[in-house]
Amino acid sequence: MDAFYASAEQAAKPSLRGKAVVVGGLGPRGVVATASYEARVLGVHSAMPTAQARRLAPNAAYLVPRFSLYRSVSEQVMELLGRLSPLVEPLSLDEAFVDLEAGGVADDTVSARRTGERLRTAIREVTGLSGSVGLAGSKMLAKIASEQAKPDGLVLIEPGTERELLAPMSVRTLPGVGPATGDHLRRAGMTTVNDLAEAGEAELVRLVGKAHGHGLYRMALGLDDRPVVAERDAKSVSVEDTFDVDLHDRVRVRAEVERLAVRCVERLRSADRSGRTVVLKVRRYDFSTLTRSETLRGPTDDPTVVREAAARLLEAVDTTGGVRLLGVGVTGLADFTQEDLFAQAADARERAARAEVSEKPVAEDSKPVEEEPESAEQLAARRWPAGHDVRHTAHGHGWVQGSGVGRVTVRFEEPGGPVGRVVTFRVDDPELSPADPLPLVRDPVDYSSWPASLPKSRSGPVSAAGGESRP
DNA sequence: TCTGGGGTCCTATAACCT
DNA sequence: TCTGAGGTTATAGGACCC
Repeated sequence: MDAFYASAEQAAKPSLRGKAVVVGGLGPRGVVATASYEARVLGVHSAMPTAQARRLAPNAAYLVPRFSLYRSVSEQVMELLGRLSPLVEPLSLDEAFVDLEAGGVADDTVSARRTGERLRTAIREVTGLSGSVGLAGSKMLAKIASEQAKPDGLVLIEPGTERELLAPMSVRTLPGVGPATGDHLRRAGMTTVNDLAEAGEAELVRLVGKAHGHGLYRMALGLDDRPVVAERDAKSVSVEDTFDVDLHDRVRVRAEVERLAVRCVERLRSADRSGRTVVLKVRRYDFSTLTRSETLRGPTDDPTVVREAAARLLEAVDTTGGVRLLGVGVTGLADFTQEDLFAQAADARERAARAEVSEKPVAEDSKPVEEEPESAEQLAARRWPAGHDVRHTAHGHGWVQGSGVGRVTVRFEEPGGPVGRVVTFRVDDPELSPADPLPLVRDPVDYSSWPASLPKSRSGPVSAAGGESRP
């Protein structure tokens, strides 16, 4: 999908169509998740600090992500993909690989192209948003093709042209080559894919390691036989928070770790999973990050067990100087839950007790958690997040344009409708209430029997509907 | 005003087992 | 009984992706 989050917001909010829209974290440490193409012209892009984006595009609309909306659109798109093939591999909410050969819908470049175009039409009619399609004989090339196809296009890589197409491209084009590997290769004098192919496998292995070097060499030759894999089980669950200002108070840090542990277990449980290894993540004031983990005797989904493990891990971490981010995760996931939670908890407590006698207690300034009294501004921002939907008893459906000084400003408009007008209310106006997002398309075309009459054939290309990439 | 939040995979090292 | 080789698991870190 093209500039997915931003496009969804533009579709949901008619007044934003054609405008610079930035979706991401809005706090002092937020980063941009997606910028609309109008904002990209101004130099705004994904992963950029929101503060920097505001300097580049002061008049853009700044919105927090609304994952429930994006998820529902994503499900519509994935449903369409599932009609093309049983082999659909989602990479994120807005991107997936589809094995058209396994679906029997494309057999040659002509039918692949036709299928891709029909898919793009279907996506537009069902979701109201544009998607781009890359068609090629492998996942790597399909992905590269989809990047080239954006926005709102389709690119097919003709069989036989792969190597000459890749040769002049930057090494950064290849999947798995990020900033670090890119720098590494550049220092070795390699900037293009052709440089990699000429360097040879042995040299690449020497430079970047066995697995990576081998894979890189094959990619450079255009070789990629990784299959499209449907339904992969998650291998870990984690939650993390970056704080607007660094945390210094140890007591507060402990309290945050407990909160995160509980949130992590909630997510774990809602996925019907349990996990055996608890991981604590700490990012310090200087952005250095460390993780500490503890493997339990068996998988658990007990909040107490995870909380206690996380707390133990924290005790071994020096947080003087301040903490920027805390995270708690669980890996080693299992589908079953440990029955004997009592023994698990008892075991944990016993270990904690052992640790206590063997260690000198750390001198602590044990002042109580000072609950920062939330300002009226913070309260308003939490109740009326920028961009979220609201309903007013008289004015109908709208969205929050902004809030401050005890007021909330709402624009009353709906997807597919005309640009609406703006009204300001008191934050505690009883006629105003939060609302769920409306569908982006009111009466979508019925695709329940799509695609009609498929040509049954073998040996066809793979396609990728491309997502967001970073500069 | 630098640098989110969710993940995956790979590597290195140490400990432990056979 | 000691030693060594080799495998597996736990742990920590880092690169990468969207």
